[in-house]
Amino acid sequence: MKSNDSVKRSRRSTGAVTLRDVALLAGVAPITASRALNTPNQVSPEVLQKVQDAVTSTGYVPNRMAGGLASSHSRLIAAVVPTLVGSVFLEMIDSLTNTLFDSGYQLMLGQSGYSQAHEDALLDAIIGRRPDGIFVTGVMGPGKGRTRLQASGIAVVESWDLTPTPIDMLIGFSHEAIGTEVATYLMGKGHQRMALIRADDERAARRASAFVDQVTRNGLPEPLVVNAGGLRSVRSGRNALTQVLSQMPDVQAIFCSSDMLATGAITEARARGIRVPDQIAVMGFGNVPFAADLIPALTTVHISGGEMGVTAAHYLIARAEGKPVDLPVVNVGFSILERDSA
Amino acid sequence: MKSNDSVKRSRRSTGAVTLRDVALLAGVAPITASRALNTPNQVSPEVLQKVQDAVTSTGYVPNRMAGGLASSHSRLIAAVVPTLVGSVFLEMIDSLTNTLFDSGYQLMLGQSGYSQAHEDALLDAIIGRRPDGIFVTGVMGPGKGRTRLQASGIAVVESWDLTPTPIDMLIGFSHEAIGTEVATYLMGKGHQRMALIRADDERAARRASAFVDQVTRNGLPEPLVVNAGGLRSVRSGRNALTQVLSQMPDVQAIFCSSDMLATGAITEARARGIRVPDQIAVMGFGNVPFAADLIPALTTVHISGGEMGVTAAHYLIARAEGKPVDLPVVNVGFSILERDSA
DNA sequence: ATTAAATTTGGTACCGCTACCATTATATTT
DNA sequence: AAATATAATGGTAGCGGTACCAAATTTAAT
Repeated sequence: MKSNDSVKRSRRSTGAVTLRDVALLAGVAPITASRALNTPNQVSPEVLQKVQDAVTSTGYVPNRMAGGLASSHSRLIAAVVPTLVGSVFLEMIDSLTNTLFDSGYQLMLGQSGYSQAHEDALLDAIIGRRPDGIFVTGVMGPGKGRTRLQASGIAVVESWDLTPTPIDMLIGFSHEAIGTEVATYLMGKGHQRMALIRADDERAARRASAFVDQVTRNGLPEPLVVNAGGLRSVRSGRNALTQVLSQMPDVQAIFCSSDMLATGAITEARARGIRVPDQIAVMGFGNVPFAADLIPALTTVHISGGEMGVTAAHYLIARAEGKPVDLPVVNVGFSILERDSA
Repeated sequence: MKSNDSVKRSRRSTGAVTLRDVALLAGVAPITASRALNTPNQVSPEVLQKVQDAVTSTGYVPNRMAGGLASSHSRLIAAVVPTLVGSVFLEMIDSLTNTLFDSGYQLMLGQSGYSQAHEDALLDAIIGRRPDGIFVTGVMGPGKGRTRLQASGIAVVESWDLTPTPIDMLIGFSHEAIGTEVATYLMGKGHQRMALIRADDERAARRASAFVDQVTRNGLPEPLVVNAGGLRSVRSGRNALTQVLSQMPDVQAIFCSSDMLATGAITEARARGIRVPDQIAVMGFGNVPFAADLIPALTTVHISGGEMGVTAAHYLIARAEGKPVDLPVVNVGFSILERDSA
């Protein structure tokens, strides 16, 4: 039962300040207060002022869950990354978050890289929040997740790869092209006996096989491929070099599937008194911030994570606001950064 | 206008499958379907089965915005980090995300470290989403943000530091204690002329001044403090060593405010033919994954980011579910990992 | 068998906001 | 001055769920 006069909240209310309180204080209808906040140019200057005053004096913070429910526009964008730790995706996520924030969108983060079941559950959890868009690291293989996503009708940006069949939008680069170009680059340096150190990851595998193809196509001996396991750590790079050396003692050049692995390989080489690049050339992938400052400075493949993040954010926002996206599939390319290690 | 018969949706509906559709198909009332999904043991086995069948056959995904609005329980937890890139917080965020996910909570991420205005705006954006809890990296200084947070009544965990006046819950460690202990450790190794390389960050400054205090208290010459700027990069570590060397050529030991800076200092030393630790001992902070695999292996301070993340998640979930948190302030401590560099 | 307690189901009224339509006040046109 | 367009405001009815209460059904207790 409502007891007192002005405050006649139902039992269920949280007691927080609502738009209604603001409207009451400003002496206008709730819907007018809503306009003052969302579309201020539809409202007279006096009303705008009164509402703004009421907002500051009450400390009102709009409930976006309610707003989102009413407008089916949550201003939430979800991002799915395999994992955050030791990740090459950070720069991309960083610029994604910030670009979204500047337009009033918030990022919801999920890590998928544990199991398929985990990923499916994550996708359901995300879809349940009705984000205005979903950013996926990588392209989604066929499966429940992909179907689910398509059925949801939510705008999707896949990234960090190319595919002829994107769910919706796509911003990435070609792993095959990287493998091929790196092979060409190393062959151009006169290397013949080559090896690959790669993490246990599907995209790294594609870079590797394109590399192998290109090398063998040129009549050189087939490169050795060493799988360094799931971790992209310095430690596994060190171990992997040991393995390479035991199987191909006269190796001349090694292409690693990440800068961390390359750093490990270089470190292990140093521990063994092997000179890089004189005795073995080492290349990385990703161009982590410290790559240029190592000794020797790491020759690597640069990917523009920042650009992907920003572009993805723009696309997702455009979709959320009903604007057309003219170029929904973008190849941002890559570049080989020649430094000292290869 | 909708033309066909059974579907009589209002113009505003998104067309997505709703609980009502599921209930209709299962032949029960919406509220019963809701129970079947949320509190299955309050419902008969037959009804449960029918509802589950209806869910799978329709591909229903509950709208958590609606649920959250109705129950004022969003199952969303926000996390605020200064920045993601090159960050020492990753492990913490990683375990936070996963622990939350396992209990059905989703993480909303915000980066604060750009300006005060940005942080305030971020906090409002977060509060507007009515998360069930907020995780803050660091402790919040007095100001609009802190007031806002307190007024919101949302559960808060501050972290990565200690303070006598937490907003709510706190899981961290003492930066002063670290400075003191590291100083003691290095003095124990016989070093007398010491320097600090620190990033431009308030917590690093506190570690540094505790270090300086401890050293001078023991009658040793006052350590040189070099501010390496805002970036915790290898490059700035290299530059900073150069600066240290010019101002204190006979320096014996250096404590860096991050492992990246320490890596830079070691790299620069190597470039100059200075042996670590024989000529200069170098210590880092953070124990990044590759610290143990560098040459020399990096002596550093280990912080249990994973533990902080997991604990924070448990606390926040407990609060969200109305359970008491018995020890809302936890000092997780730290440990000095003696390896080869100091 | 009768009553009390527990279990299962349903109805209603919101959560806090905005889309949509209607109305009123003001400005513009002929 | 009358007719018309424009701007500013308000009312109503949801968005898709769940809290709360009530009713019906089943089970346990006397």
